[in-house]
Amino acid sequence: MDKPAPRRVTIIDVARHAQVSTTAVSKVLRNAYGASPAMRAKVQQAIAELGYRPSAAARGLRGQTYTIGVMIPELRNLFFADILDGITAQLAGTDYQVLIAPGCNGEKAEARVIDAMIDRSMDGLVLIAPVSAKTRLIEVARRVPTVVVGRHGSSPAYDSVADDDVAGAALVVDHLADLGHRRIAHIEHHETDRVRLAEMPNARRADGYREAMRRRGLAGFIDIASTSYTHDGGYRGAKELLSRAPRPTAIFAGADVVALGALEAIAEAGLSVPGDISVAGYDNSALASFGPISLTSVDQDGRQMGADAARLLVDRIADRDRRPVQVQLSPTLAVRRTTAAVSLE
Amino acid sequence: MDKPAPRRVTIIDVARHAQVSTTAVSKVLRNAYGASPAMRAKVQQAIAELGYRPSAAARGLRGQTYTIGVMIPELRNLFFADILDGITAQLAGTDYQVLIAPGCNGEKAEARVIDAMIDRSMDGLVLIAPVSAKTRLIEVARRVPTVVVGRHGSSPAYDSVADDDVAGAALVVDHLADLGHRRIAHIEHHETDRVRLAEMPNARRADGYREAMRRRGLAGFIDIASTSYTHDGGYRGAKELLSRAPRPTAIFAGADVVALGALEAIAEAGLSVPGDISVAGYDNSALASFGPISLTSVDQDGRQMGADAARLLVDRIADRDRRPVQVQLSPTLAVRRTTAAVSLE
DNA sequence: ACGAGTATGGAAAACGTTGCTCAGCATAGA
DNA sequence: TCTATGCTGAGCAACGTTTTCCATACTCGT
Repeated sequence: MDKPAPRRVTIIDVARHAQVSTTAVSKVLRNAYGASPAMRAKVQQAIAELGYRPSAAARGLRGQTYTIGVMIPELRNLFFADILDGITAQLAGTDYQVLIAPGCNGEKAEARVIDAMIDRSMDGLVLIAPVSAKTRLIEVARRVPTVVVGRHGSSPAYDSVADDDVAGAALVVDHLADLGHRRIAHIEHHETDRVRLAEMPNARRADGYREAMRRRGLAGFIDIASTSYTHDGGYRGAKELLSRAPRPTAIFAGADVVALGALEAIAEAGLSVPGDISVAGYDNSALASFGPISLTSVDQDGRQMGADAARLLVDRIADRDRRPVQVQLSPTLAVRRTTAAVSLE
Repeated sequence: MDKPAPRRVTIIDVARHAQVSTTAVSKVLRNAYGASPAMRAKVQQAIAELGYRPSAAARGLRGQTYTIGVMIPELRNLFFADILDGITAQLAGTDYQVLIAPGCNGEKAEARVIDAMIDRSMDGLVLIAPVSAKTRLIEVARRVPTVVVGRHGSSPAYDSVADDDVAGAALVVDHLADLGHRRIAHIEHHETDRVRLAEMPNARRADGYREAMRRRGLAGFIDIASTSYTHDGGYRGAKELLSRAPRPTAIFAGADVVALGALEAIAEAGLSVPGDISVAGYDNSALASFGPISLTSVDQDGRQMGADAARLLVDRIADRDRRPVQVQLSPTLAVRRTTAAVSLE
């Protein structure tokens, strides 16, 4: 068996092999100005022959690391996978490598993870649905180029990409109202923080729901269960709503996973969907389109959101003092088999 | 508005502030030998007061980066999320930070991603179900401590953690045979490479299926559709199997996602589950336990696999010449509502 | 033929850590 | 009292890049 670690090939080895200076090699690596085509070719060949790969650590000490960090609050939420696909697709062909920081539920874990990415001198950060205080986000964005996805409210420090959640909620309410429903209930994610009440998607969806209900003359039927955006939250929320008399004829869950929990509670109560009650979700995740479930859901086009985020981030890395941009995408409704005309009673 | 970047706090600032040398600070940071409690306290305080955080890039240049890289072939496979939970849980409380490299389907993308992690001088790698050639894996493992998860076959260079897929397949076949099934078909992931045929879980599951069928005296009923471990693969595989005469009374899909595709094809054919046909999957992912689906599935305990992988990796980082270890976990069967006694004909 | 301007390529100083070597200084043993 | 021994803490040289200068060697217009 040969030696375990034959020492790393460095830029110095390449320079020696190509009979040029390390400066020259560095220039070629970065496509920087001041290298003739002849030298460029010579260096490229030496790189290939030696199988040289630049050390990101050394690069990070001086310049860029060519690394983009993406914070994902919950790997199990398939919608985030769509966003990530958009990011990687947009970044394919560039020198950037995407790395994901996992499992940051809660403000404290989120802070640790963001710090870890900053410590690793990443070139840019994409924060998906962060829950941190706004001041904290601004502080982070001042240190490193940052794009915030899925949170409303502008900031002088970072770009943001979000879906128009108010419009998304309205799509659902209108769809259900058009089907003749009046007792349309909503399951929301409980929120207390004042800033988050204005910025988090869940709060906006609840606002949109209330607003749309009023617009349709259904103000009297507004009915909200306040739990959390989890499977269990949906289960408990639906149980609570079903216990009311008269019970709602339709439930708008704030997220697909919540809708699934609601479906489970409804099945347990011996009711049928959509015969007895209609259910709609939000996110149009892979689950929603799965045949046996076939959940009516609001589609956010996560891929597009991810692609926009990556584009904004690359632009901001190029020019840090650029004017911040807010992108807001319009959702559409994917109508499937969990919603139907209200049954005649 | 204040200055955008107030310059990084370095170990030198801390040393000056605490009136000690940088060496001393470094020692405290690493809990290294040779620092008195008094100095330790002084330095800790300076670190806290200045809000100092070590630069991973600079550390990486000299020693460790305190970063563990995890390669995940497909974010949408929820089973991998379980493995990741196990890894992060095991690593919680240590100084290691986990970073995930996404979207490495195919040997070429996988190679790029692994190189990217090596370039970033990560301290250790967890490769989940890698498809690379074995020589390549050994080469990687020689450069950086590596644990391979979900691939059989030992190596002198890396530790590995896998589920006993042969036993898992047998669990399913026995369960179905006990229910009276004889025409039990299997949907496998098509594999051509010779080494992978021996090492990849999909191949082992197919082997286990064949072996168990023979053991139960059902050799004559062995029936395999060879597609891929995807939703669509399950759909196509089931369609193919259903077209046979007589058609199978049970389908063992090699993965949960495959089972879901199969369920869709079965529903489309107007058949009922488990009335007309039983279906079982593999992985016991979150989907399988979801009420309305309730899929019988083999449980691999991904969390345990992840925890084992992390433990092995930390040990190997501590001692690179340690003897490689192979951990093999025994799967269990989660029986749910998609399997039932064969209907009398 | 001369000077100004323009490519081209190199030397050397960072960047923020870690680990090696070594000096100072008590304390213990002879 | 003198040396051997341990322990603390400091100085300094890596680590592998990037980047800022600077020195050439050309080109071109006069």
